Amino acid sequence: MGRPSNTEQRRAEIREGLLAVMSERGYGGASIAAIARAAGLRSGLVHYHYESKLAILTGLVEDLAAGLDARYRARCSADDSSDERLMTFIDAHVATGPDADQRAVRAWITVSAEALHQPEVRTLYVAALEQRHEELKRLFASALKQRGRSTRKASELAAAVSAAIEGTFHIASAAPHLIPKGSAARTLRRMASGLLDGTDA
Amino acid sequence: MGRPSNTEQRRAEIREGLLAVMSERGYGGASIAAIARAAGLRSGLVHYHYESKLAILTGLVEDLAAGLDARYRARCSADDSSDERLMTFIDAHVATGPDADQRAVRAWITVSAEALHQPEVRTLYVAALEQRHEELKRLFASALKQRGRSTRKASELAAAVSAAIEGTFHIASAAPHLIPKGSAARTLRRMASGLLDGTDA
Amino acid sequence: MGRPSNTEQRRAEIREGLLAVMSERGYGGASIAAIARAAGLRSGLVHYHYESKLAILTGLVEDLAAGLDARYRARCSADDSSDERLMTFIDAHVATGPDADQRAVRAWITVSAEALHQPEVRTLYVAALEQRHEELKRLFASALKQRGRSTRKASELAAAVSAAIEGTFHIASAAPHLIPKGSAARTLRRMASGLLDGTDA
Amino acid sequence: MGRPSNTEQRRAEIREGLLAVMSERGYGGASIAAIARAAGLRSGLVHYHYESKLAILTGLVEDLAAGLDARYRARCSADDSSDERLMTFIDAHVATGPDADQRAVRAWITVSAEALHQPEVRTLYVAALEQRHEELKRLFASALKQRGRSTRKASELAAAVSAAIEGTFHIASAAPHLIPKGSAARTLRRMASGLLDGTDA
DNA sequence: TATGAATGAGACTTCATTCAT
DNA sequence: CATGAATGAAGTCTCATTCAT
Repeated sequence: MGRPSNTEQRRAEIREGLLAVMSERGYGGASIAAIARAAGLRSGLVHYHYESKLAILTGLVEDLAAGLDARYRARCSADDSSDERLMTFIDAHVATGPDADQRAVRAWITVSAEALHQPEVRTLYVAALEQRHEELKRLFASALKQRGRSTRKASELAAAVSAAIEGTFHIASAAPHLIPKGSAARTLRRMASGLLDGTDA
Repeated sequence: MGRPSNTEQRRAEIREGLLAVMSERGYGGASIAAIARAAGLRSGLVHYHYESKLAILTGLVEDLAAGLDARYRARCSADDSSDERLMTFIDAHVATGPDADQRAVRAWITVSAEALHQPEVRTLYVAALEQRHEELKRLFASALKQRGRSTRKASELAAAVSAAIEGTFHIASAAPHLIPKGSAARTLRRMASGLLDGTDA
Repeated sequence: MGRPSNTEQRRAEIREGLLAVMSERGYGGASIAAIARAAGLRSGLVHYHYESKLAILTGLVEDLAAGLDARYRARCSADDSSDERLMTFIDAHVATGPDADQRAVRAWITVSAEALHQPEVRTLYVAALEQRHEELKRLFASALKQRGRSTRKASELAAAVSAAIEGTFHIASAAPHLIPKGSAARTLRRMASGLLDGTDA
Repeated sequence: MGRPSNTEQRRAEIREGLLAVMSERGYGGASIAAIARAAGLRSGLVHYHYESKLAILTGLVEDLAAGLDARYRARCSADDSSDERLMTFIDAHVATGPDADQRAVRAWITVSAEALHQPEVRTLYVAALEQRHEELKRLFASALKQRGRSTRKASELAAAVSAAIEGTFHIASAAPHLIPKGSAARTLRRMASGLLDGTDA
């Protein structure tokens, strides 16, 4: 009895509304009213499903992190080599294919700025960076091992590629003309290769 | 006759106030009152010297860009080789030395997010990215030439290093534990070397 | 389901608040806080029902114009002669009867001044003047026709009476002692008669 | 010794500045800074010569009243008949000749609105209305006497013409297309004639 | 006289959040 | 669940006035 709860769907609609508004106007420009409008809801409803505006943001951060991860997994094949997996990881993050989501990238940049002074956001943002770092470290370690080299530098290499990915988001969003033709993926792949095969200096 | 103008100093104090507050609380959290407090001024005075809050921000963006450039120039020597200059450029941007300014880095991140939806900020942010790109391209071209290699890829390599620098700002600010010991500079140097000496694939 | 809307009533209360304050202190003196106080509302509510202070003013201008029109219609009888209707029109505008509203007259004067530099107000003020002009022109044309005279000058006569009405508002509000005993209506009626029966010079 | 005071000229410049700004933006839009700018002065100087913004306004009101009076006197000839003088008075107020000053008319309208709630302004505005009324009464009395009629109604007729003049200011400023071709002067002249020669009803 | 900095009150407006229906 | 009114704090900005130089 009673109608079935539609809360989870409503919550998703609200997060989607925040994504839409925030990617256009930033977090400060995303008023509850604007979020509701973008979601096709009445503004009074937002606080019924979310206790606060910050809670919507943290929910969205989880969506964004999950989205990147899903994009990576969708591109993986079971029989990929270590090197292939590494390249796939890079592509999943910076390639401008049909599944690229400019809104998500813009929102992610906003999140990275909010993370600086909102502890709840920072926690999730850092967790996402850590997860990315771990995966990259794993991939680099595999690739190094395959080359018969020490995996000692895997973490360092992961940090470099992770930083390049994060930075590519900014440059691609604000100054796409500075991104080499054919997307940034190719350059980042080369960078990873250079790191893998360079001297241990 | 008349009172001597102190506007330039006051404007500098106000920008410094914005830097202080913004690096702690973001642009949205930097109210005029807070900026004035940080600058030791009464809030009414802020709008006497700056027409709007946005004007303070754009002024600060120019400061930040100029600061990075100055840091680089201060580290250059006249007799640096191409490779040395490239490494110096990287160090100037990501090394955590005594002249590093965490506040500036945090503020820069905030700026990069504001640039997404504030045209005036975007213009300056993009100009800074372009300037960085040009300098890196020049440095890579020199270094490649010295190796007797084509400079065709100089722009691409510049984009990769520029992205890595920008991304390092984020990781260093939000998740410093993911930055390899001894700063990110070493890793980025290695990345640049790898790019310089890698195959042209 | 949901709460019934009371926006129309609230908006009317707010316009009434503006009328009350503006007639005492002018438009500049009518702060949102003062309007809210006069309307018995909390000031935050004003901008929930009206997007801006200017929007309240334009709403009020429409009220005032409609009020004058209603006053005229209420005094009309179906079997009035042309001359009677003309006199009724004048009375409705300048007679000081029990339905006269000093506040409305004072507010109207304020509106006429604001119209000089606020396009939205000007549009409505001019529309009201045009409507008054048209009605007077019609009435004069009828009265002239009845006298077997040309209606060529009807518009000109309308302009004169319309101006006299507008001017009477000012004199009655600022210097009522200059208004002849028994109200200005008698004098304006005589003026209309003189214009109707004068030579065509 | 000491330089000769230029206060009176400065005060005139400031009043002229207020006239310029007020006719464009109203009294509320006439900030001290804007007045100074229009007058070619620095804003700090304004309060040296005028104790308050209101004092500038009252000074300007006197200018405006004096200007209208001067315009009338300049058009009078010593040997004018009573009727001619009356027509000259009307022309001096509403004719659109080369000496007409649209700015002054717009400023006068603003003054008439401010008079409603600023006692100092009201005093001067009412005084100007009274002076106009007295002059018109005198002129009507003369003209009536010449016709061998009672001067009993002179004040009433003065009130009607005075109102028509004031109202013409508004219509000419806000809706000039409602003013009959060839200026309002002709119509007001006819109105005066009609009042002079009409029945005493 | 003249300049321009400084002050502080107050303006309009936005908005997250609460709550009655 | 849903709606929309209501609240109050806070934000940016304007400005008349005062004052040091």
